[in-house]
Amino acid sequence: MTTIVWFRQDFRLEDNPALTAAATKGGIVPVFIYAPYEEGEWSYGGASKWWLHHSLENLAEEFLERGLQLIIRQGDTLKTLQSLIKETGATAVYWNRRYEPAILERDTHIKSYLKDAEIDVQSFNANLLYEPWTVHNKQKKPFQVFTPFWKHLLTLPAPAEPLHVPKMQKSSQRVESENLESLALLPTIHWDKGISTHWKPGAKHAKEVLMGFNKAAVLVYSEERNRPDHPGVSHLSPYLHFGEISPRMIWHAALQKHSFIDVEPYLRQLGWREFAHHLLYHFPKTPNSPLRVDFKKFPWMKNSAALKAWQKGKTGYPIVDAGMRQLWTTGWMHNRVRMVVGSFLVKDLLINWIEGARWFWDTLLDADLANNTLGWQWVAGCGADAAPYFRIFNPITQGEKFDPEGEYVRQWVPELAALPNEWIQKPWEAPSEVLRAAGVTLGREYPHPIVDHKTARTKALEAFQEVRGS
DNA sequence: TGAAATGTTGGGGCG
DNA sequence: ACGCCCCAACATTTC
Repeated sequence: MTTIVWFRQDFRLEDNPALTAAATKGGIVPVFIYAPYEEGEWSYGGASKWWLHHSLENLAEEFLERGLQLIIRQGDTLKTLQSLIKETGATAVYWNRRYEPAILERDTHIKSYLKDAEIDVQSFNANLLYEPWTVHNKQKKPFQVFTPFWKHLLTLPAPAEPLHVPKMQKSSQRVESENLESLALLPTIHWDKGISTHWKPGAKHAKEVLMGFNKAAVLVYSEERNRPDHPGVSHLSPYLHFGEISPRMIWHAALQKHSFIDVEPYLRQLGWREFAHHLLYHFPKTPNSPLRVDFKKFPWMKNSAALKAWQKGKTGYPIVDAGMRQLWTTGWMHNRVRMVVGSFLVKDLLINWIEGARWFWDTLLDADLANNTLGWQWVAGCGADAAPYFRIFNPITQGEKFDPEGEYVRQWVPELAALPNEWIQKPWEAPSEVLRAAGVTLGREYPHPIVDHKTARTKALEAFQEVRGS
């Protein structure tokens, strides 16, 4: 018998429950169907499309090495699956679950439709340590605070061991695949140069990155994670988003080599990822509206000039601009800096966090609806377990603390490279002869700060206090 | 996973 | 030697 394995965001052969289940039953037809309009309002951003292209390329190659062909199609998913069932004589369709609201709705529909047609339809958990509907507090309610959520996860049975790559048999029916290029996922203007020099998509590379990180860096993660000028984070987020590696693989790799206590700070980050997915599942409206309803009337500023300056990395605050340019150039930003630029957008510029979420969505290779939503609602203070309204990052202090030698700023804001450490996080305070010696004229090579942080902070406190008080 | 404002303490300069 | 002041360093409170 033949089973269609519908790939969506699980581009790996290892620890892939749908694939393994299908492989034990007979021939398989691995399929990817490109249907961007079915993703709803949060369809693939530009950077995500780039990764998706290369991810599919890699997956197709891994199948080819084993004598199988990844079938690529585009168009209405249900119709495509029905057509493939006809073409191949398949009697089953298996896939791994996704948790975005629009996707859950679509998949439920597809499942019931195919079941009515007597197809064996099964979905599996490949992308989370625990399913959202299985985790709740004593009142049977979803957790809304991270720490009790995390403590609770640690009382549950350990996540399942990752599955090996199954022995696979191709189906006897040959079916046509569209050309990967026909999906037009790559940019027509060549803005992806920086991205390709920094990233190698694909499950094989994911595993190399994991092994490299797990060797030693994972042990000093709690210190190094805050240093954008150091290489101390895992860089696994895009691989995780596209399912080129699974959280179970990361979890067990860490614990196989190290003690729990030594890797807890890193595993806790997988906990945040779980938390984000659980929140998205239980509060499906949060990508577009604040979880805390009192924030709906927050007096956000419409300021397209300031938004643009933020997006382009021209705010005049070096750590903010460095982060935004790293994002634009490489499709990724260090998490410490994500918090700093997020706080700056929301609290210094008083621009709606949704604008930030949208920009990140388009530019991040790891753009993930659950994580992105959690992050932005956290920084804006309107989400679950969010930063309190008065927590406002000082971009100068953050720069001095976490980029003390200014290396991160020098890398991404090269026009400031010649400034001494003392002034590199606050060039507008540098004596004019220092600026001159460094070849910097504010307003020419590098902008004046678009807001005064001290004033902006006071204004933010007033605005946020108003929301809070009512 | 914050930072500023305010409070407290103690050493040192100085009359 | 003493009281007084200044202020850095640290602690606590507040936003």
